[in-house]
Amino acid sequence: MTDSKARARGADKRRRLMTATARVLHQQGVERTTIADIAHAAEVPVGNVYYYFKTKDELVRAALSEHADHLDRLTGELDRMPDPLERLKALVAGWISQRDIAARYGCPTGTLAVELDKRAEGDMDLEAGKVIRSLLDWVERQFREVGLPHPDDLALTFVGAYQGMSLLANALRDPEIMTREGNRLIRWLDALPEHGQRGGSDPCCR
Amino acid sequence: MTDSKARARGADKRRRLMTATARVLHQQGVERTTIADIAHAAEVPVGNVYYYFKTKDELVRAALSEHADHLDRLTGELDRMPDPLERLKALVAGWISQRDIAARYGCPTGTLAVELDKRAEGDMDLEAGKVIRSLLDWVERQFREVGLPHPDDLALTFVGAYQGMSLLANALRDPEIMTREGNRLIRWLDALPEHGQRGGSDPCCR
Amino acid sequence: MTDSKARARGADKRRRLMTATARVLHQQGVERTTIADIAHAAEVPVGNVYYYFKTKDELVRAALSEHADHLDRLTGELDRMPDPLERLKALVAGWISQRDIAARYGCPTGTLAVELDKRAEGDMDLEAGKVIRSLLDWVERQFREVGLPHPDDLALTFVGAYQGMSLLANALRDPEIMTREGNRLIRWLDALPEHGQRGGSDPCCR
Amino acid sequence: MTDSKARARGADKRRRLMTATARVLHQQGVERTTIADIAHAAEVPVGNVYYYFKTKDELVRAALSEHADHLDRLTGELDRMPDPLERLKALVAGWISQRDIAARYGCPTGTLAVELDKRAEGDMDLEAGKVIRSLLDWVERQFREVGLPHPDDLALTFVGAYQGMSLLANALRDPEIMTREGNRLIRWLDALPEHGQRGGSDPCCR
DNA sequence: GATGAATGAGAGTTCATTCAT
DNA sequence: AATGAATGAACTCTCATTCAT
Repeated sequence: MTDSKARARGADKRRRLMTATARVLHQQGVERTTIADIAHAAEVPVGNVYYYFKTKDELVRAALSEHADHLDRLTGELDRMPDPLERLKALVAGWISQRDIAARYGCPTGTLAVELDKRAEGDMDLEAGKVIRSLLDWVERQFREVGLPHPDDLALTFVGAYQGMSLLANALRDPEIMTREGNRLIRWLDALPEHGQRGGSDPCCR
Repeated sequence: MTDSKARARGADKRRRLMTATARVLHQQGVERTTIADIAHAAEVPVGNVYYYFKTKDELVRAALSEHADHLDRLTGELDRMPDPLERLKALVAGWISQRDIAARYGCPTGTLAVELDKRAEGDMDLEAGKVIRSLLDWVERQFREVGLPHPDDLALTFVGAYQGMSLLANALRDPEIMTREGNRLIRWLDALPEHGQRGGSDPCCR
Repeated sequence: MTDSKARARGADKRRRLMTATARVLHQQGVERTTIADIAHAAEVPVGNVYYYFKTKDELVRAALSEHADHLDRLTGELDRMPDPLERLKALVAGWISQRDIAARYGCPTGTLAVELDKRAEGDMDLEAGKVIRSLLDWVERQFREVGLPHPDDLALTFVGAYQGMSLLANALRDPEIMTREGNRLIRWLDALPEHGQRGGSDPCCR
Repeated sequence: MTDSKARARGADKRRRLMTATARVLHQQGVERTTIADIAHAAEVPVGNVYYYFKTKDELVRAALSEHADHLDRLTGELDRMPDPLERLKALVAGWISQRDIAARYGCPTGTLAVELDKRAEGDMDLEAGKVIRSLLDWVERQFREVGLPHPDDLALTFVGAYQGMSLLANALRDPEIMTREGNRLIRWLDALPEHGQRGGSDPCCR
């Protein structure tokens, strides 16, 4: 009992550190965030952070896996909807609803990927790519499920649009960009040829 | 004479520092780049850098204006083409031709914007936005020139697609993403309703 | 019963910690060894170490007393040999047989003495001296027993040679130094004037 | 002029740092010495130390080369004496005259070798061995010059005796050990068979 | 104008020791 | 007695910026 309580407390702290790290890294960026910042955000003494994560790199990795988990949960929920295109539209709706955060800090995974790309050490740049890849794969599956041709290209366009609009919203500090581009994406999904009936599907319309 | 020579040498150094800064910041990122890195890349003694730029922030600003200049030169050249849509297609062709650099380091302006957004000091985040804004404006002008409706939305979609594909290519380290998405953009431009004849222009088809 | 068992278990742990400490300190040195290293080597939970030893210093002291015990046991066994000079020769033979360890880590007591000398706190530097002093005394007793003049000087030369050859073997990572110098010591013992018959015994010939 | 002055000042500081490092490391040991200690001893601001030595390891290496230089200077001077055995006796006399320092801190090179042996990183342990090796070689050359057989063994015994007596003097905090053993070495040198006349040279007498 | 050197404020990390159970 | 977790002081190293010539 005592033991399991302690373990629970430990796991709790670890989790607190992970979410705090994900949040703070998103807001301040990897390089501008100090271990002290993270410790403070998680309400943990600085020295104690290293009990749970041996290096700053491990914390970054933890934030990344936090984003991956979040994505898994999100797509898991969306998967409960019957229509794949509806799932994608719900995803876009979610992006729009997060427009203020996007305008202020950008896409958590996207900006992390940009920053990690500049870090020489380790292979962490590829780690961020994996999370994005996993979103790409899920989106592709939706397009494939409705029988559209070139689902991989469609996914690329779709996720690319999301990263692009997040970056622009962030760079211009304008949440409305998320709304405008988000709504366009929804209309685009609506206008897609129905369930593979028209194999033609002019590429321009993807 | 000696004076003007000195001034010329000075201007030369300044220019060398600017281009070196732009290049190195693109490759290593703002935070990972030290003044010494820049000095070394520009072949200028470290202590001397501060004669031309009083702070690191000013160097970043210089890199930004370097990118702005580059964009101006580029659009200036494109403007010599008669057809606005051809100009846009040429722009996309340029992006594709830079695919390897994009896959390795991302879009210079875009990644800089992401990094600057995380910097607390000054208002430099907005500076990067200005460069992007200026691209956006030029693109919008092209769409307007051919009489397309909602040229601002079209520009947003167009530039967003560019930033998105650059980010994805970079995160996944895959230059082919630039090719695939670039070609799609070209087909999309080709399929756009001719010169405002069809005011309808279903947004889904953008 | 349970109580005595617990005490036995406790004593066992204490002993394990002592031998582990002696071994690890010999191999890694005092400063490079963490409490965690010792705990791990002794297979004792880190937090538990402090139940048996209140500070790291006490652990070092324990290692020292471990070496003292080892020396006592060794000389105790040697004392069962009838001839003091034979005892000394057996001691040297032991040193030679340990040549690989000496070449890798030096003499446990000697290197410990060197390290402790640099520690500001406490009077532990003198503690290591005591162990060496006790070896010196035992050796002196052997020389005295055979009636040689200046047994203290002889002991100094003898033990000094041991420390010197251990340090050289270690510094040069060459176990053969132990063999060469060890054999020389044995020949030297053999050539010593018999049992005080010749009081002259030129010190140069020691 | 200005330039050469600056260079001189720089070289001066570098040298000051080297000698300070050698001294402080000898007194406090490698692990107990902080960069701040060295900076303080050399009267240099902490941050500035790193302008001259990129890491602590490099400082240790510098101390080592300082010892090597000192040895070179010493043997260089001794070489001006005509008789090799006299040179060795003068060397011993020097050791005796340093007895207080030896009793307090041990042989600079020997204790450094012991400490470096425990450091896992780099190959610095071997570096200390090189300095000792160089002393060994010089001593061997003296024995060879007088035509004694097995000059290498003699050198080993001689240098081993020095290291041994330094360690004992240090461990027991007794400078008289240097005197007693030093004088013995001198008598031993005096008693050595003259200039290879007696090839026999009983090994016990080495 | 030019430049090597100087400076000090942090940053990440380690670890002996203590705490709570 | 036992133990995972907690704590903070100290250490090495980096770097933007300034200084002296």
